[in-house]
Amino acid sequence: MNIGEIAKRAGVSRSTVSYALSGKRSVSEETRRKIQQVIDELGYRPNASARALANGRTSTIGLVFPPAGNHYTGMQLDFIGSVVEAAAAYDYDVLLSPSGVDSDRSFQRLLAERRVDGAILMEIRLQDDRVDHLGEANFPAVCIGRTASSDGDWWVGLDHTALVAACVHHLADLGHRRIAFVNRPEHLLRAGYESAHRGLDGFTKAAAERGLTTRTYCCGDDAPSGQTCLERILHDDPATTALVTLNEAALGGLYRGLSVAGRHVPRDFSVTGVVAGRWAETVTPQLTAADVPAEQMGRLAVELLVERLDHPDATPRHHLLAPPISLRASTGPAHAGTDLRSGSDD
Amino acid sequence: MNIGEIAKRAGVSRSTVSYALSGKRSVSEETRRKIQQVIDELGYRPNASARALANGRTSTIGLVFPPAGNHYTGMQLDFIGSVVEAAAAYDYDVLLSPSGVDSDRSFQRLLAERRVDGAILMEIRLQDDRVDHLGEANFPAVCIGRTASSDGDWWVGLDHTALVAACVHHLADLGHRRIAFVNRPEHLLRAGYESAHRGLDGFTKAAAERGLTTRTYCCGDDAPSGQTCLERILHDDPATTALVTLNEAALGGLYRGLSVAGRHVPRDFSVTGVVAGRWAETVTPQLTAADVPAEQMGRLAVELLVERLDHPDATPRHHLLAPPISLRASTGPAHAGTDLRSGSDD
DNA sequence: CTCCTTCGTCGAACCGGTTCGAACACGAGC
DNA sequence: GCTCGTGTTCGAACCGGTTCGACGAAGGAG
Repeated sequence: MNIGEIAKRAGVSRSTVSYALSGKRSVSEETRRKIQQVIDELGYRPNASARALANGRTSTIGLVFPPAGNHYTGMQLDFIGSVVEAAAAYDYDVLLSPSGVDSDRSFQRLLAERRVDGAILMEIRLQDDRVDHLGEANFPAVCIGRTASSDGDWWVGLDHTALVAACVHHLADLGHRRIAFVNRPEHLLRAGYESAHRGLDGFTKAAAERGLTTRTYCCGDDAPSGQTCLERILHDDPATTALVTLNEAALGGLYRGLSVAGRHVPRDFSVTGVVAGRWAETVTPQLTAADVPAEQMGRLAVELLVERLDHPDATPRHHLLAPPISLRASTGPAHAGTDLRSGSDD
Repeated sequence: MNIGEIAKRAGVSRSTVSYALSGKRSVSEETRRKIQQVIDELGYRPNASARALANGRTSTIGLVFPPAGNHYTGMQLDFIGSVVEAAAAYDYDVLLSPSGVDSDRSFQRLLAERRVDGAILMEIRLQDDRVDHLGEANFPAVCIGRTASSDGDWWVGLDHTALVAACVHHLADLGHRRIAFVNRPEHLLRAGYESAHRGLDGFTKAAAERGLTTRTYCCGDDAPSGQTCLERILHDDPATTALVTLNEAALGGLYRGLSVAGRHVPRDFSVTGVVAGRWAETVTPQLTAADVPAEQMGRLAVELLVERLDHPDATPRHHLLAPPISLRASTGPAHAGTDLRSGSDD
């Protein structure tokens, strides 16, 4: 059931079948019909490997995602789903590549063995070997997040600095004076994860601007760590009345910690941060947060990559997203503050 | 940078390079060293498409997963991660294939175009076209879950009947007499989703065995649906004191509904079900549940598939898993029951 | 009635690997 | 000295597509 078989049964040559399918040269209506009929009868579909070998395109994009050792967050899941869906719309398949401990191995598989036409990289670091590597090779890639020197890169990212700052201002407007920042795990921060660093920056600067008293914490990507982290926060400064978090997976634990400590949200304590909307809604009270637009990001990343694949010499493009804060139910006025400034207008 | 180039620079023929790499025929130590040296210098890696074309194996497995329109659950995420990791250990890549509305299209891509050597199918239905189709074609596949007639199939599944029954018995032992079952969304039930059906079966039978008063509900895969569902439960029968759920994504909403209704968990109301452990720990109080061993399932599925690929004529194998209930904090004795039977021993 | 296009088709080469059969050199056995 | 087996290497065919150059037939212009 290969192209030769189709050609034989249709009484034409292999090349004619190929042209009939691709439309790259004209084929008479009659032979086209005959060929199509044979194809339908036999249910023929051209072999992907052979096609890839012949024309140098695999019609596959690689999605380089964090190792399973780390826990995945809901945002990542939504993102993967939307990438697959968007890629399918452009007739691309998606190959998953774990960028684990020996990330090199699977990375080499993807690139050097030409399994994919291009790649989307998740969990970017400020200094990222992979990005440098791909840049040198001029390999078509799109980053989710941006490195410290992202000028020549294609990327779609979240403006964590601005988002976290917006959270801080929101809390300050509500009169909170002593707030904590719950970041991603320490090893990710040390490894230079972009979101962790820029988020921390945004927090520090905005808090300084508003003259707030702050503490910052790293926290494991799971509920128990969140609970422990919250205990530390209240232990270190019992007067803390609010927190900002980037750590979606720890959210449930933070809430539990508050509940165990007898702090009612939002009456006694406000919580906000940067979290995918769907997950902000799973906690009670629902989280007031900057909703990570995971689906949009996946779609945009694929669009950029396809554009780059179609136009190899296009100038680098990017999208920096800064979704607004969705007001839900987890923040409220600081009621026992010493220096209560009135909130803006809600 | 193809095999011919390597051969030229090493002063041997292409076939000798191939044999040096594959080890399928002996090559003298001297030429092997020479070839290896050239390869290292140039950083050569054989082209995956060409290799796939020549030897008929893509070293890729397909993961057919539910469409993004449905919300993903945490369990699916863990599962995907473990599949990728396990596949990498066997030197396989993982190609994602959405089985969406026109599942046929991407399905055809995978199989007819020979993009993958085998496939893992998620979200199996009791009557599943895809499985029938693959079975007829004798295509190497492993199902996550089992169809109604799974005799000739390879699968790894959860014994939802037994797990849900165990939940019911656990509640009955605690003295609960009026309990509700929160299932997956109605369209999935109608479509014949295995877990939804077998779970419901297990619930119905165990409840009948224990003489319980029950109601069953379908519930959307998101928190707001969970909240609405819980309102309906208490509206339909305010004397309900416990529920069992399969719906991981609705869990947060169910909890919120209880909190809004002023029912304290576990004092006034017990909650249990079948949920991935990591997600059972994000809610407060932590969920007593049969922990879905998503990682183990992913690993086992890959192992089965690799075995099937290596031994095309092996007899079908499967794994039916029934993890024990992890006692956490969401269930307790029914305190206001009319017919309170004492719990077993805790 | 020629000459020149245009259309439709074919054969051959190519993509980059794998694999089979054969050839050659060499040493052992008779 | 001749035969035979073994170790090493090469050339050619093949996997299943795509694409280029050429060629014959049909049709229009001169």
